[in-house]
Amino acid sequence: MTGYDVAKRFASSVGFLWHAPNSQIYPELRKLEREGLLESREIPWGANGVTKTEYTVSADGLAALTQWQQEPMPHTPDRDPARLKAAYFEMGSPEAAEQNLQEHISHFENQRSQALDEINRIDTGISPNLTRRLQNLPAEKHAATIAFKRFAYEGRVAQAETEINWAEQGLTLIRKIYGNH
Amino acid sequence: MTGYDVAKRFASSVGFLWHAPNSQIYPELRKLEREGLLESREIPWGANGVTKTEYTVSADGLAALTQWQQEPMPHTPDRDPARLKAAYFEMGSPEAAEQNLQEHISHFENQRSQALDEINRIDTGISPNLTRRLQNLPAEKHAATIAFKRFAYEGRVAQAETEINWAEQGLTLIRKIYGNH
DNA sequence: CCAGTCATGTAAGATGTTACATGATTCC
DNA sequence: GGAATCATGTAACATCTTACATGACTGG
Repeated sequence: MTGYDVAKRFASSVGFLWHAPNSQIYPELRKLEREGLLESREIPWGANGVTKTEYTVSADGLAALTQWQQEPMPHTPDRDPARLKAAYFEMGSPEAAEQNLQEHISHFENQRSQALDEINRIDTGISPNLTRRLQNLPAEKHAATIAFKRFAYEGRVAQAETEINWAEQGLTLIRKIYGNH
Repeated sequence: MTGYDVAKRFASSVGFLWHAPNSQIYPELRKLEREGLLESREIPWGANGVTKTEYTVSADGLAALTQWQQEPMPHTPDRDPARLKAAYFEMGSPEAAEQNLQEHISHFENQRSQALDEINRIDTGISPNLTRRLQNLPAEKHAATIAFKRFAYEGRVAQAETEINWAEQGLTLIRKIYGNH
């Protein structure tokens, strides 16, 4: 893949699980190559001798990925802006609190439907990311690969629904506290 | 509060919603003072003329907090390491995937019980953070303040339970895919 | 007098964000 | 010929992590 291809993936599919802007992607690709996890080659692009850089995962890179799967997950320290803000809702107006929760809901409704769309693409076999991945894998690994990918996005759906639910309880709470202003 | 007091809070109560190490707290307090959001004064500590720095929120600081509540929440870009890893479980061994999920479960069981403990401290009125906060507020704001704080931690409980549930479904899935190895 | 708590940081480096920037190719 | 897409970055800054550091005070 070229940096541009990577960027495109981050703008969809994988992008729902992990985000990265261009300004990180290109330097990171060069860094991973320096570390021997990627290999690059220049391939022609167009007819004027212009080239683009195509990266491939090296054997070391693949080993690093397997290694990553064997390692326990480093749980990052807690940063929960939504809960932090909610804990101090009394500092602002009832309207502000209400609007915050409304936005929380629509944000996670989006998240939810994105995840559901992705699940749909997985089920119908039209996820470009997944079909490409399956081509590089033996047939007996296909079922697991599909199942895990689906499982990940199911997690996103569940999270989104929890968030929506929480925010709705919050709206009820606000009305109970301040009445129907 | 002194920097040390702030650090202690981040190590408990608020710390469940937002984390900050010492190396961030002290510089940040100085920065907020430069910006006029905090005021500081030196108060004696012990009998040898040693002082410590006590910070107070200024009028501007309070205004900024209110302002923060009026602003919409900036939703940070997606970074979901747990789902990302799960989406590529087939790269590692079944055992690794299983262990990852087990750890996920125990991590969030901890989170859950911390949040429940905090809810309990709120309900029984023994949360030092909350009682101190209530002293600076008129009585008619107490109910809302308590309710919102509780609401925040309820959100944490709901999140934790969603995570536990998701991971348990994952364990079932792994057994279905690989059998009971 | 010694352990535990209170108090306050620095330094180096990694990571991430925001804004700015440019040019080639392809397809209609 | 022009719009959409492909391609690739730089610069400045903010944020965050990890590791290292030090010393005073308090209570038993």
